[in-house]
Amino acid sequence: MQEKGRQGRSRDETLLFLTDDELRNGIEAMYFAYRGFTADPDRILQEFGYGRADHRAIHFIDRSPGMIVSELIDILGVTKQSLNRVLRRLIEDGLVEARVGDGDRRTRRLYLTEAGRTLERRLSETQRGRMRAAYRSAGPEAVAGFRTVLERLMDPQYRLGSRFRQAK
Amino acid sequence: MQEKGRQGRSRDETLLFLTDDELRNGIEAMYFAYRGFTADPDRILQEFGYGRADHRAIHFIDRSPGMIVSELIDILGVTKQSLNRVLRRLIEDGLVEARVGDGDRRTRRLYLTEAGRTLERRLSETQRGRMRAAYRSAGPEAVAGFRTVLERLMDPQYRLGSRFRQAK
DNA sequence: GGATAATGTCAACATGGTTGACATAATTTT
DNA sequence: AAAATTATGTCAACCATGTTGACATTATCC
Repeated sequence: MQEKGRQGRSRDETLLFLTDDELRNGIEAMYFAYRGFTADPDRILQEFGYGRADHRAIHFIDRSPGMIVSELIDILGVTKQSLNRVLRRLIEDGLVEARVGDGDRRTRRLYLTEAGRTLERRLSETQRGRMRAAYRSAGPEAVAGFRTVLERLMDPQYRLGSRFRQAK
Repeated sequence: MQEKGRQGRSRDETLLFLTDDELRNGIEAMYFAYRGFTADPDRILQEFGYGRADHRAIHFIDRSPGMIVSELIDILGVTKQSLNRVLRRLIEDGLVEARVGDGDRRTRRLYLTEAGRTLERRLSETQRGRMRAAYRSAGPEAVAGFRTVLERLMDPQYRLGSRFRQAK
């Protein structure tokens, strides 16, 4: 619990890339990078009176069309009330369509409408643009490392491998 | 502006790590990793009735003790009213101290108190713990790539190199 | 037919952003 | 010395997005 400066580290932790300073730099880098990463879509969303929550819903519905509401709740990690507020508006505005499930008719399958896809494309293009520029300038090996560390930072159930395998 | 599926890419963009799909995976990975990355501190902060905004202020004041208010506003990218609400409470609660600037007496230099440092340590330890685990399991080369891509994702003025050089 | 599950809804509240207007004190400019 | 500018603080109103709790409807499961 209490630290005594740089002392008291196990020998592994004396490796350069695991010093407290390096770790703090990584933490800050995550913060600034995430901010940069969301800045462009945020500007576009504002034009339409939408926010980041709308973007996330749009993103994941685009990613897995036909996803049911409870799956989206799980992925986003928010309450149904919170998601509902977002979803209701997107449906009213004609960006998202909710169809009654074919098998289980209590469920609602979510799809982007043509208008929804248009907004998605606009948001995604901008964000991919920044990501592409970063990837290209960093090079493929850096990108591989980037992806590896990100996967290990997230909670395991959200890793790319886990997320689609257990989907019914 | 309008895309025609996978066609129409320049030859560079046909590199595997720059496909739209790879870019979208990267975007999602950033989202999930950032969430994982903030989850642990968020839990601790809740115990004390603080939030992420308080954490950020604490983090940067710890990082650069003696920083003046306007510098912190610039780094955080929020309005003075927004920061003020946070700072006022941290000062009232005795986690942060604001001393009148020595040269320019209009400015306030910010420092963590002992109590502030204690909370900072607790938050930082948890977050560094997750970062350390990710770094260790990914290995030094992955970490280097991770940092490279993050630097290129952020707006240039926040890059580690730029941020401290121009500080008067 | 009764329990359970998936969804929707209302209300109240918290956090952390915003804008706009104004106040004070200190510094800089003219 | 007076005027303008700068750094900070504060009040108020508003917005987006999260929470909890309670309740309703419909469909499925046992």
